[in-house]
Amino acid sequence: MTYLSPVSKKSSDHPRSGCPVSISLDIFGDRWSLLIVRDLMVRGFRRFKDFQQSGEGIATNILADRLRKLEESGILATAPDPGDARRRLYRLTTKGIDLAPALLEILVWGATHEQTGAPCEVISQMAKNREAVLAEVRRRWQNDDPTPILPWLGGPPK
Amino acid sequence: MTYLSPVSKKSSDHPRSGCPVSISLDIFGDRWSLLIVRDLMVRGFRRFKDFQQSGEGIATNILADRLRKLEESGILATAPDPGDARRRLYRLTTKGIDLAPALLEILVWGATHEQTGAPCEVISQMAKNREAVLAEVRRRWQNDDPTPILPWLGGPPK
DNA sequence: ACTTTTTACTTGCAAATCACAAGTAAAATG
DNA sequence: CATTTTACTTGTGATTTGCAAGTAAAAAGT
Repeated sequence: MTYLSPVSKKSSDHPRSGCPVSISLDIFGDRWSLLIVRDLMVRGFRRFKDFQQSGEGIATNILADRLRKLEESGILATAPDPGDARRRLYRLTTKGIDLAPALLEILVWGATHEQTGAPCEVISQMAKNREAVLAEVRRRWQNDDPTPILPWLGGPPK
Repeated sequence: MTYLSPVSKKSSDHPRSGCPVSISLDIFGDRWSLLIVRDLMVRGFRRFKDFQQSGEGIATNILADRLRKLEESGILATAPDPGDARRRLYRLTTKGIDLAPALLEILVWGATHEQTGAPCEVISQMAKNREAVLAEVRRRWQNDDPTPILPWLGGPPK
């Protein structure tokens, strides 16, 4: 009788090229991961329930799985809520906030080429002021400012 | 006996928010689509077999499926090879080449935060010269120039 | 104190998607 | 005209997903 070790078929087993794009997609190349990052980044979401009710219709088992994988890959970190021990708070790490440029370009592409719910005016302002938008996203992250960024359009208010 | 129409569960059926990021991820939010776009964009791949042998290990049924979906969503277009009727040639559309900024940011993120096979020097040059790199990618696309872009580093040669 | 509610999950299951191997049709090559 | 090449398709089992339901711990209500 032979024993065959249970050949685990985790996604990390697949042979991949060393290309950074390939490695990145191994981490967040799915339908949900970047939506969670987006919600953390620009909507100020911090709790499990926020993501669950984000309007994207993610199932709770998938959400829990993605939060765990994003934490494992160092994109976000969790901590218990000091004010309510039932809750866990999710925050982007530096590695996570560094996804802002990629997310912004994906946003601009989608708004440019697909019918989306985003007002064209807002998008073209964001596309024109990429650096300012990214600076504001980073500022909010550093200050732990959960205010959604959407009212902030196309340049710092004077 | 009641007949229930077979409720098709295509991914397009899922309820989604109108966010451009969400709609974009519905189109290319998987492990393979952006790798195909990358190969068309910077490696000059044109044929089925090129993608198959790209080193990422994509199965032929998945490759065929992704090429079809990318064509359906207008990111690439196919035509028979004028010189060999067995072949079909795949090319990016304008919509496809417009993914270049997103792809570049994903590349920079991956190279910055993960152990990849990309030399750091090359990546930092690309990150510093984003606009020049993107201009060169677009130039090659317009000229139908399939030369891989990798030897071209960090700025136009003088 | 105790019942109810909230929160962040886990579990079970059917359906969809995936990876892998093999097969096929059409066209080119020898 | 037999062989090879190309771009796929098909079959099969494994993995992942979507959906509904359940659960444990903590908070809130009475």
